[in-house]
Amino acid sequence: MKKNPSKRLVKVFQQRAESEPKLFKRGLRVKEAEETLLFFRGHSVRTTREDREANVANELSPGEKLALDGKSEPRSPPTTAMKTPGDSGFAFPEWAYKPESSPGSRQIQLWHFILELLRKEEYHDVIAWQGDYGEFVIKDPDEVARLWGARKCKPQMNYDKLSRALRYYYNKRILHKTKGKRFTYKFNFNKLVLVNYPFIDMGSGRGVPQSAPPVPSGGTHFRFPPSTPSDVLSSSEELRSPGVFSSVARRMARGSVSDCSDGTSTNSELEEAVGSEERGVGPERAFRGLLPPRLPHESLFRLYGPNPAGLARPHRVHPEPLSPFPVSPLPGPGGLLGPTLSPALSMTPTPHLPYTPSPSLPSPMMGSHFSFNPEDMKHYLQAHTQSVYNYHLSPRAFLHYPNIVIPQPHRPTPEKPAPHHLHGPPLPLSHPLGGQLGGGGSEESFKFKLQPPPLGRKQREAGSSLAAASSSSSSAAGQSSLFTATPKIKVEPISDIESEEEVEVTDISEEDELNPEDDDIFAPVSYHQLHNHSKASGSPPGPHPQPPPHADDDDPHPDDEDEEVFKTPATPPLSAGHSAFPLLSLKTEPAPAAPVSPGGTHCIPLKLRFKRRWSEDQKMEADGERDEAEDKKVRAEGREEVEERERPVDNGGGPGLILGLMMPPPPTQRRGSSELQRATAQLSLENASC
DNA sequence: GTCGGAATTA
DNA sequence: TAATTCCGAC
Repeated sequence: MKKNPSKRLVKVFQQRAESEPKLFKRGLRVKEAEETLLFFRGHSVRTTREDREANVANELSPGEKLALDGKSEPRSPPTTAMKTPGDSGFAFPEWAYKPESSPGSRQIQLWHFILELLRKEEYHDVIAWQGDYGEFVIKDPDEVARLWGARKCKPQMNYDKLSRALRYYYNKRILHKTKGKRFTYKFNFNKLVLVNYPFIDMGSGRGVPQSAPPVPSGGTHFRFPPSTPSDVLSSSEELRSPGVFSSVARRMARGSVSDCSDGTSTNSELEEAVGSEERGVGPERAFRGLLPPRLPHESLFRLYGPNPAGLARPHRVHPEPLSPFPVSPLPGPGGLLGPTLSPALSMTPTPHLPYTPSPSLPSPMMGSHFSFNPEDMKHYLQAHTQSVYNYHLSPRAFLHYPNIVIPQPHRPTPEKPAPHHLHGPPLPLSHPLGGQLGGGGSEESFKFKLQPPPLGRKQREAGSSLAAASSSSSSAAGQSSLFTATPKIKVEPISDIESEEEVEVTDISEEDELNPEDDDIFAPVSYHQLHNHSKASGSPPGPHPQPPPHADDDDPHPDDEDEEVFKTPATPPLSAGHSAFPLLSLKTEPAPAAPVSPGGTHCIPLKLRFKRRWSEDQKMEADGERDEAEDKKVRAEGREEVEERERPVDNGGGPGLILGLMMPPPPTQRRGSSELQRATAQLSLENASC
């Protein structure tokens, strides 16, 4: 990934100079180039607020000038060099920009741009966070459009056009419209986060509160303990820090608006350059500032998130870190992971490995950090769920790991050095494209797309008929609930797993259909990661690889999620100690704890019990979200179903987990296996009762 | 104001 | 692929 960044830089500049001498001459460019070089040389660029402000000013003016100037389309194509994802050295991997987009382009994406604006105080009058997590209001549509146009060198840009672009995000589930509110949209954090920074550790990043959007509701309830020391840092500190953050800030500032000449490319270049050096810092920081605090995801992330320091975290000073986006979409130099973050790296298993949850080492988050009480969590989740409807993010990934990965039922141990592991495995790179390409082998990283062989559909269908029915009825609503129930289900003896899985899979497929995108992102990742890890590094992944904490949990995607939940075979640990996974535990506990499920069916098979439970939950949850969710789903499903079906099985959560479980546990995993056994035993007992 | 289709662009 | 541009419909 990062190979001779300096060389790269030089090259880039050369190319640019050649291709666009005019542009290159622009002051901004020069300045940027200089800074970039400085970075490479190891000099920290100005990182203070002043710098930032100055940068912002520079950015805007030049960019706007150019854009507005007239040169209608000075746009210089982004340097080719920059584009290559694999190219190392870039601080901003493509995936950072576009989660699902084509591999090639490096241009800033609108949603990314919006986040940038959102995080800058300068633009609060123009666009700002509002309401629920991820919800923002465009206070000055024309201005936003103008800025966007400047950034993209599209002087003709207007809100009508910009909004069209925004609407395209609906289908992608990156955004959705807040009905009834003018110019108000909402980010689908789950997706963004997961997709872009699956493996980034949430905890490590220092929260960059800065302009973090206010947390609307629920935020007050509880706060996540700082995952890492970095969290503790105050915004100001961060800004000052010479390290990565500064660069990030800079980039961001600039990024908002750039001159048309190469705005995009330039930024990217700089970013990349910087990124190589900045690895130490997590992109998340940047992101945090951008996003509204308080996403459940975060909590999740944090749980799994690798703690760079691996140490107990200091208390979080600000709430903001809670921003929904644990990781910033903005390209950040790989933060904690360091090399890992690099685009190329992301793909590689190695980086992930660190995250791989090791049974022996409980994640920090899980332990002491995550001790808030279930009630709060529940609240939080619910709120989130409601606020965000219809994100098709699949919780599966998330679900999986919790179960599998975290074998530690009781985990309050604060210091668990190996927290990182949790994330890693699952998320290698979520590049959808890559996934498709790769099947497997060494490149594991890219392979998100790998699709596990479809489990017997027939079986599934037969078995899942019930589930399907329930899910269908309230697919949207059930998502969150899913988590709850699932874990327990998984507790079942391994032997059963297969059969069940298959059945479950069926359900999943359905769900998947609903959220194809999610699948791509999530499923493949988890799946691949698991495999890769196991294969490649032989790391202990297997079972535990917890996928990056996707926000999904919250998300509700009922369909996908639910299914997955059920699928997740590895839940056993959860049953043992929910503490490990708060979310899961919340929902899960009830069921397992009381063998007598709500239905009152004692002897009902676990599956049924779970399903019932699930259905119930779904209904309950559905009330809030249903309306919107349904709307979208209907559409989405219609479109996507076909595609989904084509895909035999979702790699996503279910299968991935399953596979992971099935895979022979590496030596390291032994603990995990033992835990599983334990869990299994418990389940058995429960079942026995019936 | 919002939505989304269609054609087009890079 | 991710917009950008138009535009008709609601």
